[in-house]
Amino acid sequence: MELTKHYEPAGTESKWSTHWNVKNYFNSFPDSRTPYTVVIPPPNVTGVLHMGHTLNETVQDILVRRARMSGFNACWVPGSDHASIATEARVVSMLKDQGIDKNSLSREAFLKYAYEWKEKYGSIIYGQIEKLGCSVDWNRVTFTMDDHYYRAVMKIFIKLYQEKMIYRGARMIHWDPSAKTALSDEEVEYKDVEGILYYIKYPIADSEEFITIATQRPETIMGDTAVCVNPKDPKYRQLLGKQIIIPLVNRKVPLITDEQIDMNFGTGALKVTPAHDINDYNIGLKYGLPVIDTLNEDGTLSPAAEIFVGMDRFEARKKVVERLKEDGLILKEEIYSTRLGFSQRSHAVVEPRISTQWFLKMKPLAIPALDAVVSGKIRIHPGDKFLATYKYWLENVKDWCISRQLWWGQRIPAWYDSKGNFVVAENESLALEAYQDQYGLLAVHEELVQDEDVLDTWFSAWLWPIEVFKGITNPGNADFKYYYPTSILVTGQDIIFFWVARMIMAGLEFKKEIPFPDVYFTGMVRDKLGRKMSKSLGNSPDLLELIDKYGADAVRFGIMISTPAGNDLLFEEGSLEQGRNFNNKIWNALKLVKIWGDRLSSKDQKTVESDPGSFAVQWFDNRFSQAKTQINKLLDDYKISEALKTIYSLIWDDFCSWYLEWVKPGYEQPLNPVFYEKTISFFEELIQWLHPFMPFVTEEIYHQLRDRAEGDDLCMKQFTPAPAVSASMLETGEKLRMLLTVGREFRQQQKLKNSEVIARLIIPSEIFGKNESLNAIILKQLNCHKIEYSSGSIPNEPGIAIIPFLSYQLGFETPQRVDDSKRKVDLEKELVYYKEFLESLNKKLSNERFVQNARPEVVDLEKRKRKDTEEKIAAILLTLNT
RNA sequence: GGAUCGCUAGCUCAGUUGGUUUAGAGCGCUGCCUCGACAAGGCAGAGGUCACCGGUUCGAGCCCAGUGCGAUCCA
Repeated sequence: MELTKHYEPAGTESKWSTHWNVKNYFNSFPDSRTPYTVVIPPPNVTGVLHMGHTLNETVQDILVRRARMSGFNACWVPGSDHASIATEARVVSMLKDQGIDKNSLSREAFLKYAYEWKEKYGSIIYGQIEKLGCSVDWNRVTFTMDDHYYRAVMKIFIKLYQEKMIYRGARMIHWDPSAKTALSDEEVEYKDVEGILYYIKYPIADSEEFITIATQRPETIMGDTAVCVNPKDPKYRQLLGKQIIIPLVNRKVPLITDEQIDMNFGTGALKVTPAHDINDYNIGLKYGLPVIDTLNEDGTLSPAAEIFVGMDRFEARKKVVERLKEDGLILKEEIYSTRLGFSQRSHAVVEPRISTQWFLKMKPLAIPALDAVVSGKIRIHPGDKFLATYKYWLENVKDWCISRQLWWGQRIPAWYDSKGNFVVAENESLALEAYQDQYGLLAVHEELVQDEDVLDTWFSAWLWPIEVFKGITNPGNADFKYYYPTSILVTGQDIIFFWVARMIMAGLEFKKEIPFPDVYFTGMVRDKLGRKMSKSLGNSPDLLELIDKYGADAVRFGIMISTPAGNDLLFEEGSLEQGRNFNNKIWNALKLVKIWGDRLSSKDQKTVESDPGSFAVQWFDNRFSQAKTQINKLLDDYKISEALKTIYSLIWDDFCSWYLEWVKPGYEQPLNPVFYEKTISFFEELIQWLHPFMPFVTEEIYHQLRDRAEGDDLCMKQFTPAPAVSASMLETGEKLRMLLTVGREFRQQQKLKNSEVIARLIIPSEIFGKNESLNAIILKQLNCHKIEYSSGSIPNEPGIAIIPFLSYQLGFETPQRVDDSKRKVDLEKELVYYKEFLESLNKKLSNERFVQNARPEVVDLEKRKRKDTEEKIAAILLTLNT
């Protein structure tokens, strides 16, 4: 079959994807092998996969495929996350675009729309995972609102409630006025913004005087219930005990004092608004101040504000300022830089709000989770970068607000009577029983009503590694026992608190076992200017388009080759091009080898000592073994992109540029079948090593190289151990490569055309000894007519150019000796360099303290360097003098 | 404001316990080359006071202190 000019990924990828699925290769069942378990960080069903996911899934697939090819029973569980707040926001806005108001829908009707959304985007995401070549077990696909998963969340909620770990109460929480829900501390992102600090005059009761107060939030004035100053502040000493009149609403409030007031901020006087600021709330608690909540849940002013009722908080701020100006109460305005909290999902400015919510106590969970990492039971890669962050969070963690005023999610299993009494139970009938036990019979005509709210998404996500194997709903089942704990978690560093820490808590709390021994954090994917990828910037490429353009293997290559572990990755399409070119390079090597296969020598089956292939094969065998050891070490250390670079260079440079050129027979000459067989074996093992990184092209080439029996597929082929390496063979190969480079450089300098022959090459016999195979390689690669071995220096004959090489000299006899003045200039430069170097070595070696203190082998090394350098200088001098 | 990490070639990064010559790779750059696998290619080459300033040491990209710049997390 004729092979195409370039590798064409599209057809190949769908072919092998289908084949692997038909064969059920990636479906795992417990057996006697050691499991290698990975659970995918479930993508949100809000949209499609972005480059961050691509990076993540690629890393996982590399680890999973490698494990599968290394004797493990590899199991990679795919799935998706319902992403309560994010998805609900998207569904609400989609409905709005269709002219449907969420508030006009019943809960059931809304959830129907949400499920449709989930079906649509869930399947897009799964399709992308498939296209990327991820070897996941589709039989185990899990969604965080699957029936069993839902029940697991309920079970855990009830258990924690019964253990008094979960409680309900009114606290000051972060409120998202756009999504109209409470948020956890982690869901608030702080940003520096420029605001205005307004200096407002508050009249003092029964006096003509004012006290000036600086505030960024004049619209909360109507909720002020005190003014507070530092008792030590001399500016306000004469005002102590006075009443202050709140402007606009004319409420009289006390002037109170507290040590914590910063005398240097603003005017040193603080307006206290307990309903709308966490510090003010605490001051309010301390001094028993009333709480006036002037905001509605959507961020508009409530009737309690008395003025501008129903107006949005930011509009109201303007109006309040206008009104105060009219009244002459604004003293000055100052530009002021501050930090504001924004909702991670809706990006609305978060309001501190007093609200009745459900909370989970975190301290008891945090202690073992901290210990697991500090003691090294769980290792974080890359290590020290995230350890401190993890520690700090767990040491300072506050209780987790787990309730959300949303519909999309697991509904809180609490049931209320009309008086506000409640019980927690799995369903309505169990709730009724519990209620009767606790409160007696329910009044006639009264029903228990379930809590309207749902749980934070992360309250389900933290059970992920357990419940994908039904470890909560069906504890002790065979799958769970076999696959848990998982082998490694690969995820983004941005969810270390949201998810990683909480999974560790859940694993230890519910299963008394860590969920994974290793955590690998990938960096964030940014564009090449270092900006985060985002829809609004339009710098986030479409994954499927990239796959169409370059192929999935190239996408995987491109993203992995530029990914330093744990560091952010600056994405550019150029690296995908590199991946595509790499595919093509391998494809062309395949074409070359196939040509040889059609043209084998029939008579001579034996290896011929003098054939260039003889040395080439021996050398590459050793070079490959050496690389295998390096790659294994890198992968074991999770230096994945380094490992890929090593394989890339092994294939491109060592195999294609050196090995194949060395064994390559002359034009239209046949190849010895012994070398052909070796070449095919090398090739198939090379692509086996590449397979975890680039699964499609390697599977295709595996099948192109030989006819394969049914079921002989690369994705299941087991690695064989790397044989020991001969250091001297590697060294000889290295010297050969250097000699060829020197020879080529000489040809270029002499402007020899490719067709022009070097009549004679003289090589000191100390360098290689007499190796006919190696000789044959040199003759072929440098286009030499013959090689002569010399002992000692090269005869100074006309027509012979003498070139220093290592600490020897090479002689090149060319038909016409061309101008070599440039070469002489270069040599002069080299001479200066080596002389200086020799001087520094001499200085070092004549330093008695060095000779006394340094380790003997280091001193010996310096001595050897000196000897080499002296010989080198001699060789250059000799060359210059001829 | 607190903490952590980083600063090495034009760009992105390696650089193992301080000593294998005066620091490596990929991309980019420069020159030459259509030579029967590959121009999505081949061959060769240029390019770095290792952020700065001190210190420890016979010896520092690596260890210590400080300065500057950047990133991240937290309040």
